[in-house]
Amino acid sequence: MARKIGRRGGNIVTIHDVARHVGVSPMTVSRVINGEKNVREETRAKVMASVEELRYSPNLAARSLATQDSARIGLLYSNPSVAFLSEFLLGILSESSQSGAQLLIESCEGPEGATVALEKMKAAGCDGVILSPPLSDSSRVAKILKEMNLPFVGVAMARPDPTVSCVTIDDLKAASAMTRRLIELGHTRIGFIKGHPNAYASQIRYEGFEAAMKKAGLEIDQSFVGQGYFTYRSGFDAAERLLSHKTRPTAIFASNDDMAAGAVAAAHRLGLEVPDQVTVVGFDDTAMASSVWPELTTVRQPISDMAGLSVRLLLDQIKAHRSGRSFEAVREVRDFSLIERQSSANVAGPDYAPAKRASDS
Amino acid sequence: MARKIGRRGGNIVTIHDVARHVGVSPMTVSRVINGEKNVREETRAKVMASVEELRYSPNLAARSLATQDSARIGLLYSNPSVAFLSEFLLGILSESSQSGAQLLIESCEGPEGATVALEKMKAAGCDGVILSPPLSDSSRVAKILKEMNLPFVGVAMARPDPTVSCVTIDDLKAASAMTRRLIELGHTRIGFIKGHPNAYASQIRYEGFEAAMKKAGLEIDQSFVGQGYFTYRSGFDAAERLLSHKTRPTAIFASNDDMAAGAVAAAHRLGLEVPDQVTVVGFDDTAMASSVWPELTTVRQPISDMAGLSVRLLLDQIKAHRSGRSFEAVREVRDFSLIERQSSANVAGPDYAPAKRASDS
DNA sequence: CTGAAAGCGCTTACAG
DNA sequence: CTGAAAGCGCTTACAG
Repeated sequence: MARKIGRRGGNIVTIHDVARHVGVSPMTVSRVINGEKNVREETRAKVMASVEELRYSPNLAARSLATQDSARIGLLYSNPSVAFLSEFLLGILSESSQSGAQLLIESCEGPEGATVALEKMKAAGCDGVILSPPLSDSSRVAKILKEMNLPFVGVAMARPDPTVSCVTIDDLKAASAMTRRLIELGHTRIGFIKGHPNAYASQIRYEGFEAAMKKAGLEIDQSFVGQGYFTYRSGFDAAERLLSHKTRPTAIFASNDDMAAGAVAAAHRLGLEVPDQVTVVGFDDTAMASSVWPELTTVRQPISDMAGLSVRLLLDQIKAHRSGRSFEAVREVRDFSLIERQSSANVAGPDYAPAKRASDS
Repeated sequence: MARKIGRRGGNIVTIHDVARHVGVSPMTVSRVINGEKNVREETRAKVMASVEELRYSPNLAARSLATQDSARIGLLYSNPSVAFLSEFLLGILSESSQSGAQLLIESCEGPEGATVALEKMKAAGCDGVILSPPLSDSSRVAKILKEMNLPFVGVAMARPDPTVSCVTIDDLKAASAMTRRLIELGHTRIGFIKGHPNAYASQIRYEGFEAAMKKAGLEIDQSFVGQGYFTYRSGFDAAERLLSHKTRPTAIFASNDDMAAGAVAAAHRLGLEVPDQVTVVGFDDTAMASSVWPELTTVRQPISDMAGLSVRLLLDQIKAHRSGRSFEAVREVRDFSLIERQSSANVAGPDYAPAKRASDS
């Protein structure tokens, strides 16, 4: 097994070792590794085999030095849910470390704060910016970035904008799907807790709920609709109100998991069993959803993957920007999924609930 | 402002630009940046100024390629609290991306699972391993690693072991300090929810509680001590039992935040106000603590920093290991702090609570 | 205290 | 379809 002793004495398998082992040039190995065409199938197979055998794995530092695609990217956030944010960050960090991008993280309050933060990023030499929701939907922030001539990508944008690259799910469909599921379970008096009014997704999710209710011929009792702010506390308060009506909803759909967790707590406080007496469902599938009890049925949004993909998109965009090429904005729509856990049940009670349709993985 | 047009057209300030700007060699700039001695103070100042002016910032990829200290490190975890884990991961990821280390993440159940996971890591070419709690306290896992001749560092080790490098806090002191604080607030009937029995920290935290109670001349009512498993649900169940006694505790100290959040929910369920009728405090200061309502008073353990530091320690250790140097195990003890939020109050009620001593930052 | 040379592991651009 | 040369930005090891 070919090994090389580096200056520091480490022993690492390099592309040269593989090349020698196979009897080709390092260039060919590089081609195979990067999945380029123009390599004979036979050569490719031999190289692959050798890579396996020698346990070769490319040195990321060398690669990013050679490709010159190391970039500095900024992450601008302002999000009330820590759970959401940490999952988001996880995706960004793991992707940017893989692609050798340097990261600069700034938070901001409101669009004024955004201006300050973005100027700081520009000054620090950022080549592009990732926007977390609800910033990704802010046309003001987008305008600032365009004026600064900085590439950027929005994550979880709810308002389609053909001029801005983004990674998102279809919030409207997702909210509709969850609502339909509740209706399937026999619920007709369904409450809804809206998200923060400054987030466009809040509006879209409510519209999805509305649409599904309408389609099923169900009426929305406005006293069953509460305003929340994406925080646990706001979900608690809103749910407490909704559940205090003489005729109360049999299910509550909260626009995120933090609020759903708060709603469960409010139900418990009022002596109501979840899901036996009230079904509560959330949105996002953050750590919060599986940290509370009962664990929350929710809409899974692959936050971490979406964030990771946004880094790759931004890097492409930066490359194009650097070389003066024009760049077409792309809108990547990821699939959501319904995750059924213990906080939801048939209106007749959990014993009557049909088989689970999806599971936590 | 000196700029260089790379092959790909990007424009980046390099060490050469700074050197030219100051009129020294790149070598000297490198020395200044790395804080080496053997540079005249005057030269150093000029270089620094130029670095500022040109906004130079070193290319991490080039550095880690040149220093050859890129390593592959494995992270082995098994932790029931998602909140804990994600903060832990954040620290690991951000540090390993800064130091250009490649990361391999594996989870495992029990020591048998550990063997499999560690062999996988070894096969994948890992140069060292980070252990999250409670694995960091497992002497079996330590033994396997030693037999494999793989450097490793434990995070949040509760059981001191002079042969193993680790980053930790003093769990005993921390639990005592929180207990003292509860006593200061006038509580005498204090309940305690233990952590998972497989975690050594569970035991130590309980000992800290015991010690402080004893010192204050207070008795521990064993019916006020519940067994938990670090999950929300277990905290909920345990608290429900503790609070159902005829004379109930006026404060509950849970061994982590997830359980404390569950305890708050249980109190609410029983119609008890927090903190008016029961004070509930946690441990760790994870996202959970500030995501629920009331927000939790807790012991802050700088998980993310500790995890980051563990990566640096491991990297040093790997370097030593590679060059055949011997390596002394180090035990880095970080400071904990008491974070007082809304879930705790004077036994006479929140209106009598003294001024806050610490705040969330 | 300072610098010239060589090299880290990979890829680009070019030539065949 | 394949390869030889040069270079990415930095640091090590050596010489002065």
